[in-house]
Order: sequence, then structure tokens, then C-alpha cells
Amino acid sequence: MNYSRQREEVLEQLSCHIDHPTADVIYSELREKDPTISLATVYRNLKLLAQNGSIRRLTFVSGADHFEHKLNPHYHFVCDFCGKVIDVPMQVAETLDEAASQYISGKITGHDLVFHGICDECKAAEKLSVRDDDRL
Amino acid sequence: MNYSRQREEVLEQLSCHIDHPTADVIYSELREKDPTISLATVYRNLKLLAQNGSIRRLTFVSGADHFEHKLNPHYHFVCDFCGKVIDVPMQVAETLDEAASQYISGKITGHDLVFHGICDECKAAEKLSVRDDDRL
DNA sequence: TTATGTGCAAATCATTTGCAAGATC
DNA sequence: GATCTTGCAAATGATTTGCACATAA
Repeated sequence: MNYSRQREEVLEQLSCHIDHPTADVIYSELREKDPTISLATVYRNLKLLAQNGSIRRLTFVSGADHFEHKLNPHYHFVCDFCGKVIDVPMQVAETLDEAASQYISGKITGHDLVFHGICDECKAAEKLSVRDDDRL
Repeated sequence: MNYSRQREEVLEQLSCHIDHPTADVIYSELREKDPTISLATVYRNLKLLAQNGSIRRLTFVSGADHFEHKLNPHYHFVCDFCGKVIDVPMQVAETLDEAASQYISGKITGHDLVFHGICDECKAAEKLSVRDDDRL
């Protein structure tokens, strides 16, 4: 990955946020300093930076939202290669909510726990062909 | 909420999935049984059903993706009213990954933990005015 | 017989892509 | 100079909305 002023700006702008802005927020803020930067460049660089691990995209699964019928509460596993969502039938840890309540002032009603990794099928496929990570 | 055949169909179609389909998948499947149902109706009903708690929409924050500069790993709190994302500086529980690995066959690389609830500002505002939950 | 829900098409929002021009190595 | 990156505008994908008609209470 070559150097680019715009990518540097995107990273710097994100770094000075204590909250978690959207691409559009970053774009609007950058426009004030650099009136020619384009939204596409912001999106492109956010994606690149997320792929190389410098920043994190907060998302459950990329693409369209997924739905499930509400049964008993449970956790999920998302394959970061194919995007598949699998239920994890492990015990839900209610104690986590109590632990977190000491750190935030709002009222906690529950939590979502999503494990990330590679599913068996993708793990097998990965051995054969290296892929360019288009997700993230 | 009145009864509607279409809403019933959406709920039933989702119930018979062990995976986590998108709105479009539900729509395509329903079209075979009920060739006149519209995509808008599927979206509308998925939203209503999620709002009334019958089903769950799998999403981190609704709307555009959010980004953060990667510091040390940490958890998040999302206000279900205003959508705000706040860092939770509690200790990350690596033991969760081990626990989950007994239930799934893929390789786990990490996890995301998102607490849900109501932030202080919304909690205060809520006392004054009841809102119609447009999120979800 | 009023409020609610539907189907359709158009609108909107988030994100990506094609392409010609500019920057980097 | 070959390759990577940008800006712009157009394209795409996901979801919502306006409106006239149909259905439920």
C-alpha cells in the first residue's frame, strides 16, 4: 500500500474521535480542512484501513441485516470469510451485564456476544486458494 | 397491531429457518407460496416484528456502519434509543473464546461484546415523552 | 366505516465502481 | 514510466415511503 495524504487524513481524523463516527461524519469533518477530498476516497480508505487492521468497522455482519425468530437468548459465530452466522448454544453469561454496569451510567438491558473466526468450509477452502479479503 | 395474513407468513417463514436469513431471502421464499406479497411488506413486517420483540434483527447499530481507531480491545454499549455507541473499559474476557470453541467447529479468532440499553440522556428524556420506536 | 395493512413504484440512504487525471515509487 | 490513488459521477444494494386500494376490527 502506497502512501497517500488522504489516507493519512482519514486515519488522523478518526484517531481524534473518542466516539465512533460513520464514514459520512469523517467525510464532512475532513471537507473543512481539505475541501477537495471525496466521499469515495473516505470510503475506500476506511475499507483499506479496516482490512489492514489499523481501524475497526463496527458491524455485526457486513451487507444486509439478518433476522432470526426469537427463541431463548443465545450467542452467535460469524465467519469473517463467507459471512455465515451460526448459533452458539453456550450458556448466556448474565454476570457480564452486572460487570459492565460499573463502567457505564446508562441502563443495561442485555448484551450481544458475537464470536468471529473462520468456519470449517472456509478453513478448508483457504488451504487451496489465498483470497483477497473483500469483506470488512 | 391488527392481524394480517402477510405478517403471519413472514413470521412463519422466519421460524422455520435454523439459520439467519436476510429480508430478501424471506421475500424470495414467500413469493413461491404467495406470488403477490411485496418486498416492502416483508420489510415492514420484519421491522414491526422486531419492534414488538417477536424476532430479532442482527445488527451492531442500525443505519450506517461506525468506525473506530484500533486501540486496545474493548467492549461497547449501544443506546437502543439514540443509537449512540460508548466504549466499555471493562476487562476483555478471553476465556469466552475457549468456552465457545467447544460448541462450534470453526476457528475462533476473537469476539465482539455489545451491551444494549438506554443511555442517561435518553432515560431522562423518556420520562417526559413516550416515543414510537423507529429504530430496530 | 374508520384505522390499519398491502402492493407497487419511486425515493432515499449507504456504499461501491468505472474512468480519466494526478501522485508515488 | 508503471502502478497506485484520487475525484467525480454514475451504479448498485438495502431499505423506506407515498399513495390508492384492500382488509380487519
